[in-house]
Amino acid sequence: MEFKKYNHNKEEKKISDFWIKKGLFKPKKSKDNKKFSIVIPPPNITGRLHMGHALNNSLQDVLVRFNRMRGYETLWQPGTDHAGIATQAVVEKNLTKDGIKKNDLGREKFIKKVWEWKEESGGVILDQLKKLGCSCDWSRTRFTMDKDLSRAVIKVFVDLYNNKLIFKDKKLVNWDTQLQTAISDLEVIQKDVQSQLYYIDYPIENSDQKITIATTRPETMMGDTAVAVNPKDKRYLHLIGKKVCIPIVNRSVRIIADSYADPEQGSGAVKITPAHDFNDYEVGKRNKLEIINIFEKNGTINKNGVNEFYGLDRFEARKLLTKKLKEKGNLVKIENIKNKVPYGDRSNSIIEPLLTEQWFVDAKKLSKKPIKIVKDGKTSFFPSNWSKTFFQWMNEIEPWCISRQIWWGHRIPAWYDNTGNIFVAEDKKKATSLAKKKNKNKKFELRQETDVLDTWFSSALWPFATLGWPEKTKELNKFYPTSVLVTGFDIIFFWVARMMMMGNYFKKNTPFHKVYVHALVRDEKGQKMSKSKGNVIDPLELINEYGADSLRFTLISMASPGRDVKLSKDRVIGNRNFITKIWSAYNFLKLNKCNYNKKINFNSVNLSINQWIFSEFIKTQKLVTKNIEIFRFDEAAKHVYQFVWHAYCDWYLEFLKPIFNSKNKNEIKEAKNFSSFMMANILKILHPFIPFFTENLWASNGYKKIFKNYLISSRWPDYKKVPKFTKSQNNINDLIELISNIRSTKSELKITPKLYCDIFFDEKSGKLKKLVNSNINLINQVGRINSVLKTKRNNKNSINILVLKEKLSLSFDENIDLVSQKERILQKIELINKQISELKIKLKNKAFVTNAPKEIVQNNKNLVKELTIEDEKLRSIVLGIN
RNA sequence: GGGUGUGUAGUUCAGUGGUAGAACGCUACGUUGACAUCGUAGAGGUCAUAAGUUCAAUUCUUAUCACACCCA
Repeated sequence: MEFKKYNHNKEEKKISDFWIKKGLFKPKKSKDNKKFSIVIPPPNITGRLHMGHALNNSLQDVLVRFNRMRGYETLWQPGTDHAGIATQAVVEKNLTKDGIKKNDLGREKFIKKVWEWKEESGGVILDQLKKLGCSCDWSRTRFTMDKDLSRAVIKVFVDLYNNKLIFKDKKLVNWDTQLQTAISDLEVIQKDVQSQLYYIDYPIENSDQKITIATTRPETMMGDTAVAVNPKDKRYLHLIGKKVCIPIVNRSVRIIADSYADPEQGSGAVKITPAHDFNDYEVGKRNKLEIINIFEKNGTINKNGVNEFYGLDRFEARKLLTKKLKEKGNLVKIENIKNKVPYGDRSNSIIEPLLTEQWFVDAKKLSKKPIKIVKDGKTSFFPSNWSKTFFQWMNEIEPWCISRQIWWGHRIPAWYDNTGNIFVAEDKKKATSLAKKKNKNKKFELRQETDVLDTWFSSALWPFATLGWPEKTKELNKFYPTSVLVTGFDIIFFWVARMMMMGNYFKKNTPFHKVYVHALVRDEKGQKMSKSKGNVIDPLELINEYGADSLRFTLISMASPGRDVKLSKDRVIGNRNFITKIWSAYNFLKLNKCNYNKKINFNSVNLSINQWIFSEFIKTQKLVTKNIEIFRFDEAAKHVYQFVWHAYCDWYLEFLKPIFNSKNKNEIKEAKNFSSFMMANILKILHPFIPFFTENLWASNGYKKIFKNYLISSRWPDYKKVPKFTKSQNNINDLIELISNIRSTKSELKITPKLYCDIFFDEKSGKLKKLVNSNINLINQVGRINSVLKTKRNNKNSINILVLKEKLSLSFDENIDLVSQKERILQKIELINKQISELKIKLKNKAFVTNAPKEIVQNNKNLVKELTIEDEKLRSIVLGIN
């Protein structure tokens, strides 16, 4: 009889719709008031599911389904963030296709367009997460630009401003000349590049001497306001205080002494451009230097530069300036060097330090509490090493630049009057009343700040804003702080740290008790997946081809702590095979009409194989539970896999066959009921890993009737050990060893496995004899034993083997190669003797006997005894072979 | 330059102060109405290198080498 193949595409869709329709992802009140909550790391609204998401969300779903089944009131809060810069760029690009420019449209109309885009094609990723099986409460989906979340953002801004934790300042910031906005330090990527180091002579005034400076950015000479040398650098001591003339620019600046100048670097003398370099800015502050900004916001030279360079792009200006310097003879040499250049992570253009007015969060102050929280273990990282990374960054945190010169995002709730006074308030009305106070009877007009907030500013509020804050909602009360945050290490700074700052400030409590940090998903060679390398594996393709369950199981079982996931298609195929294996086991049960229709009373379970498989299951259940609890998803997956394939399928189902073939109606009845009961438990324990497949089988098997629940809402197995089962557990394990031994002997002798043999026990093999006699029906079929001989058959076709340290004689109906068997046994004897002599040497060592734990010494002694017996028996077997 | 992590079977990875494990791959052979997306058996390891601590080190310590990542 052939069975239908499992069609994951069809079934997964069906099950997914069903769960949602029935509302099974929603939190369900627990009897003992236990709660479990996770907020999803909100994917970017423009995003598409990639392998990182797949891993991240598979792990969260394991935790969520596991805890839901354990009876916790479980919330997995989903949503997306508005991704200011990325979304604006997408919509802008679309408009360009239609020949529309953002600026022609104006701010309001443009934002309308963004919303239209969002409604039409934003948030595709949420549907993709559903395909992956994520059991978020989708009815609670939130978006960082939603009204209520926006209200939270505004409230937070106003509160922080009023408490002087947000301030406006004119500072050097990282300026993206392409996007024309400031970005935060974290959004700048330092890249290794090949650069040129230009050595340029600056003539010293009223002298024919000159000083050579070295720079990678000659065009910034136009903004130089000093030349610095190290006060300890003897070469230049006599020049300190003198003036030099910047070539081409023809401005006179001082030579100053500042330890920033590194005698080892370049010529030891550096030009100082406070407006365009973070280090120079500090030098400028120390030495009270003038700050000359020479760039427009798009990176072209402004009017402060040399006339003929006005309007030139910074890189054009560099070329022209170099040419001019060469002509005038000021260029000494150009050296090829490697250095780091800052790039914007969104635009991939070179970042320009630029002096502008921006809004900042005083991160230093906000970081104090989170640092303490982690130190005190109120929030702990898994693996724990990540707390080091966290501390390193938090301890040296700089003010966080939160204003962005773009349109899409939360507009900063600050208003300016005609004289530049700032009023920060929830809305214009409140700002107006503030302004009235300030301006007394004077007339004024208010205009709102045009900048918007960094997207991460709103994401930082995610754990409480999504639960309804600032309203005192039931959900907030119930699910904050959340139980665990599951995230990648790449956003510990961007997101985790900032959530902790905001959560601890506004909710006076940590946003999550635990942070589980998973690794990156790489390709099979360990390379980062990237479009440019062309090694990206699309999770959706894998889902289509092998099913979401296969992909999930693969990712989960590879999520070892502190190690990257190297994904290959073969692994997914392997796990698809695992699912097929369960599918065929299920078909076997169906074929034999195994139905779980009567609750199990463990006291009346008599079949040793049932007692055995149940005991093995309890071991597995414990291991899986424990490992999920400590985030060892890989170990948990491994244990289920082992149990299902190698205990339930390989042995248990095989042992069932002789029972089904027997005439014992009671045994058959028990076996049918119990095998199905075990299958139900397998489905339960596998559910967090492969939810679709298991829920589907659960339905087909009609388990809902007897468990009175869908699988997703059923109870996680928590069976207690049945002491009287232990004997059977040991017996069957021995039986398995016996059968394995017979099989491998046959294989060694090149005897076809199909062949049955007779067995005979040595008079000393009492344990073995008892074992076989009490399980004769099992061993006959599974071990392919014909009969147990009363008397030993002394022919050329008999062979002695050692099983469970007892002698057993196998007798075949065909000629066997005893000589090669003799060889093998002799090899084994040699190995055993080597072991014995090693152990004996050890035991003669007084230091070992006195220092090692008694148990170890005793174990070694026992081992010597056992090995000696084995050795003797093997020798007697060899003697028997002629 | 500072920091973190990783080196264990052909590959991907678990693991352990006291006899080295899994999955996949590989080799040989295919028996019984679950399963060839399978079964049975098997081969395969100086646990990166060196020194130290210890009765005992793959495991702990230190150094070195290699690789990866983060920060400046």
